[in-house]
Amino acid sequence: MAQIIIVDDEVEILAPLEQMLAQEGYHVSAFSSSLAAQAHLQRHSADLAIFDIKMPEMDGFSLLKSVRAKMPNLPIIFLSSKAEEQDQIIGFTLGADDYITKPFSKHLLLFRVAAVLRRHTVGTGVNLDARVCSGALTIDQDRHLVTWANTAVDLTVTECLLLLALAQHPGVVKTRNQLMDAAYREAIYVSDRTIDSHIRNIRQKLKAVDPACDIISTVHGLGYRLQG
Amino acid sequence: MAQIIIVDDEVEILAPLEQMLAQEGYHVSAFSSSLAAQAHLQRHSADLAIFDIKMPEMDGFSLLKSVRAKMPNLPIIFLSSKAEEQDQIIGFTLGADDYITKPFSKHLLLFRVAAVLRRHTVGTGVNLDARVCSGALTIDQDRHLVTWANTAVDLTVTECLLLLALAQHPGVVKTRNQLMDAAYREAIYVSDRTIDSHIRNIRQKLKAVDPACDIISTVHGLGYRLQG
DNA sequence: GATCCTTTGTGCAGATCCTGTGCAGCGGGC
DNA sequence: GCCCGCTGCACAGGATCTGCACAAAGGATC
Repeated sequence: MAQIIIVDDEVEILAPLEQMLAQEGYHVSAFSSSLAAQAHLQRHSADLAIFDIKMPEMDGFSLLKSVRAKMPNLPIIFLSSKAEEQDQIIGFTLGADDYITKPFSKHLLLFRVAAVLRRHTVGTGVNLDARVCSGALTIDQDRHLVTWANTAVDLTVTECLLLLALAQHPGVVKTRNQLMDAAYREAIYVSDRTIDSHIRNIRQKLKAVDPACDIISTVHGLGYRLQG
Repeated sequence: MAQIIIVDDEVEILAPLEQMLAQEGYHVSAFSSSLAAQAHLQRHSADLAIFDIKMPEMDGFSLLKSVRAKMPNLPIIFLSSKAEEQDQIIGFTLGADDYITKPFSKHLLLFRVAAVLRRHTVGTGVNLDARVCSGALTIDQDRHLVTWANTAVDLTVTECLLLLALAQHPGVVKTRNQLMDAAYREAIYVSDRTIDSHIRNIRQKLKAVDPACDIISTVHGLGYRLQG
């Protein structure tokens, strides 16, 4: 199910909103601080964002701008307590997908959320089933697209298959033989050193987009494991 | 099937309207805000628009004017809660195709939608079933017409089929075998090099109309992908 | 802690595989 | 015959894979 991030400094709004969406089966991450939300979005992906406009440290517009840099296609719905036309115009100019004025009915909100999500999944044809996620890591097999904290990582086919084998069972140690089986559909044997080389390249490429990234750990005498 | 965009700030109208049209098999994008709809139409095409007249930020007339600049031939039906003759006159003066007064029956609406679409598709001979769009790219299979940013691109039949296969799932990587299956209805096998040659020609022709166009990307070891 | 053996990391270079491109043969339609 | 599009060969250039040789790290034992 779709991952939704909501940000509103008023807990009286945030809490019921979260519950409402969770009840519908969405996977919700709720934040009462835009800075916390911003930090979260640095490391995790989302399918839809709902931002309040008026917030203490950083308003919804600024949040949108900062998020857009990394996730240009993330659909965003703004919330506003005032029905000020000016705000809506700014919002849509910035690329918002919808705009809801508080107070709003449960019905209205759910309808708009569903509408925005539908437009985006139909429009982009994202197949959620072909996607493997583990923390900040996302592997979309259909698209041959790997992202770390929403930044694309350019992996080769072999690297992608190896990482996928690790990501399918985060935390589980995979021997080099198991990794070979996963990466080479036929029963081809390559040297253990070769697997090491590929792992090195994957680590290097992940480090290139985020120097702090260190999700593949070596288990001495056994193999490799993805931190889960 | 036809793509219809509907805009009405009242969800009690919008939601059932959307459902009703979707049930008939239309591809519907529903917006409760005219600004959101306007933003959407900047990036997506449509075959028919249904606008409410009275809306908070921007009324249906203004929306029509702004849309007309980009899509002069988009048929538009207005909705109005009042049966004011003056509105209808304004509407038709602006180039509306029909005008429906709320409340309306499901039957009436569907009939008028079908009628407007018929007028427009008969007039232009467009078969909506045979059309695929992806961003600035449009492929009309029936008429063997491919356009990039509204500029016609002269592709051969094979090229057109290949591009179509890619455009049906933008962003998804297609192997050369998959592309062969798509371009050659019978199980004909051609060389991988042949697919490359066609891809080269498609790229070249697209570049000819827009040097910046670079939507077909190569995925080493797998195949090709349309940017999505 | 010192030592030794095993395992892993890494620079690098050759082998291998894949793709882009110029070009030519072929065949159908006019 | 001529033109156009389809097909694929040959070759070049690039990307990727593989594993050696050696360095570094880990683990066991004394």
